[in-house]
Amino acid sequence: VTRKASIRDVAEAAGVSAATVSKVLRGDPGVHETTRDSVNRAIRALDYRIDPLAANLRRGQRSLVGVIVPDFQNPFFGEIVATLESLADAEGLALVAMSSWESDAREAELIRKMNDWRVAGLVIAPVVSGAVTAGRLAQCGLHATLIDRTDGGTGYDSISADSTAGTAEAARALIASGHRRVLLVASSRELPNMAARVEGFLAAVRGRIETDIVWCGRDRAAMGGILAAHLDRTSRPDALFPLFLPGLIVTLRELRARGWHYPAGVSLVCFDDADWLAAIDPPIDAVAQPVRDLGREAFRRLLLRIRGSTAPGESCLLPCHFHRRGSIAARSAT
Amino acid sequence: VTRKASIRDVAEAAGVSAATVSKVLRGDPGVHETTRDSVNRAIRALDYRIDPLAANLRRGQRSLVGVIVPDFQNPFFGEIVATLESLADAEGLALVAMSSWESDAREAELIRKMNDWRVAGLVIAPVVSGAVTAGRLAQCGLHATLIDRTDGGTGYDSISADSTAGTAEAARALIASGHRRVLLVASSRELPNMAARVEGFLAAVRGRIETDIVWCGRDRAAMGGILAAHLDRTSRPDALFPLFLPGLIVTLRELRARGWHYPAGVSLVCFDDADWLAAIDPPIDAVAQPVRDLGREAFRRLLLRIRGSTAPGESCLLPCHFHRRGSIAARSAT
DNA sequence: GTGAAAGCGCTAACAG
DNA sequence: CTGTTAGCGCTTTCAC
Repeated sequence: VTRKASIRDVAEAAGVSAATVSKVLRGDPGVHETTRDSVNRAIRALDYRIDPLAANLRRGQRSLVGVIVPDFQNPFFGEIVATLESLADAEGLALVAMSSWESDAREAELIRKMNDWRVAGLVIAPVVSGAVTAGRLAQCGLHATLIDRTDGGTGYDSISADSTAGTAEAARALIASGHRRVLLVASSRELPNMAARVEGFLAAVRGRIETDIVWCGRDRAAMGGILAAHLDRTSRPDALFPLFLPGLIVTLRELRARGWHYPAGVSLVCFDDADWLAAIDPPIDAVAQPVRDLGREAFRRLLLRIRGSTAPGESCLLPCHFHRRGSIAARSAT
Repeated sequence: VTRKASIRDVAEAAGVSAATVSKVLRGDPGVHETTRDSVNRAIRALDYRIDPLAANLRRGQRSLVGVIVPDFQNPFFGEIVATLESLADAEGLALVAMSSWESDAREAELIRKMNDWRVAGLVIAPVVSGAVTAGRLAQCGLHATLIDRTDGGTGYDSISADSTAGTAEAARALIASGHRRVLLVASSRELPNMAARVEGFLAAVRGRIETDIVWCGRDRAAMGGILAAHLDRTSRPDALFPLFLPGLIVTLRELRARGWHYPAGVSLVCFDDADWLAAIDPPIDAVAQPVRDLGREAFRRLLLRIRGSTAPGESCLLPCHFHRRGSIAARSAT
């Protein structure tokens, strides 16, 4: 295997200087057509490929975009990354994806690391809330857009699903079908999006449904026990509403453990969607987040920042879609 | 926002030369303790962080490793990426993740792109098979290990789950519980791992179960129709065995559409596992791949290559684990 | 239009 | 032990 061709090799082969090759490479108009052709021929002949790292070193700007999500295994974030990747690709940018493992300390470290890599910008789903993440971003002077777990007023653009409206829609469905007691299965109180989901529900319900909330935390291993304990010491609700996908998993486990069946014995609806919710029997109603739109909008705004926009940071809420699949059954008024 | 501190700023602040700072940075022993201290103080004072790109440019070696998977949204690959990321991180390497979107052409492009980025090495799950991917890798002279969809003999290390043994185990369970006709729901004949799963089953069964196979392809939108058409024109099997997760999804849809129930009417077992298989009711038996081990082993071997190993490429099969959950019911002998 | 020279931030080779 | 010099692969300025 021979050494990779460098710009100098191309220059030599084309009988011009490296500077001229560089101009051709970047599409600089000030190059004679004849010269351009012979350079292009040399490039092809040597199978030359530019080194983007070296190029950007001198240029100062970077062709790298970063994304930080709390968890790669969560399909929600998987789809976010997939979306960003194809968008970045279309712009000729490479995407560096890292996961904060739901750890605040690691998030801080990753932001610094992304900065070391001189990424042009960053799309980040904060581990906790936008405020603390924004502080770290500002310290680095990094372009960024916040996504998913955001709470506005950070100076950065932030994109999330309209959780409030989403849960409200589910709430109305539960009210309409005569439910009296529902249990919200939530993760952590600290997460602004989780808080928004809860509040959206409560606001829509306004006391017409007795609403209980169990905060199960973010540790998957512990969630099941917390939910079980809660169900043990309260009376049986007529609907269960997990506000996040792992919460649905533990909820289903508990249903089975207790021999409860949905929708007959208890209604079920979930915030967040996945393909299997529609495939199993009975299928499960879900409030689906506009995942791809979230990714697209986040990237669009990041690009504007990279291109120099200095408009004040805006919060943007994208509408959810409620999929009715029959896991909310009509309850007769007691 | 002030310009980032460079190594020269640190040198100046510490009253030494840039070369000395560089030595301190890299932990070169040939630096006086006093000097080292003052350099470190300056680093801290200026909040200096080294630019890994510039460093590696000169050094020639790279601190980037790449991973290419066919699909980020598949939780299997999500977990692979997550595993690699934490391993790379521990080695001080950054991970660049890209997805080939199940497209052969894009895979070719991505390999070239990874090469442009001068990654130290690449973990790649081929879109089709190891052979064609290996050719492209060789052309770039890239260190790499193949994962998941591999077929050995490529000159590269390749790591996959022992699909043959995995499906064989499921086959024995089906035989033991008296099944006579099973339908294997497979994706694409071209994929070596899929072929191995089918063959493993057939070999274990050796005619004791009448085995039908439907190749549903890799296009999620089309799979359902293909399976439905197949079920329409064949007699009802007493067990269904999807060999990949999206195959299970469409299988479940068909079961519901036809009013078939598992395990009573038909047994069900899946190759590949996910948390929800154990949570739903009834839970579904699954052959789980050792995902994290696959990732770990792939990375370990890649590291050896990067460190200079020139041993001939090896294939490595890691054992699957069969989770019995009761979705295979006993059939009375007819 | 083109090329020589300088330099991006860092490391390597070698003198002192 | 430390600094000087050269240079990684590319871009940029500015003469010509």
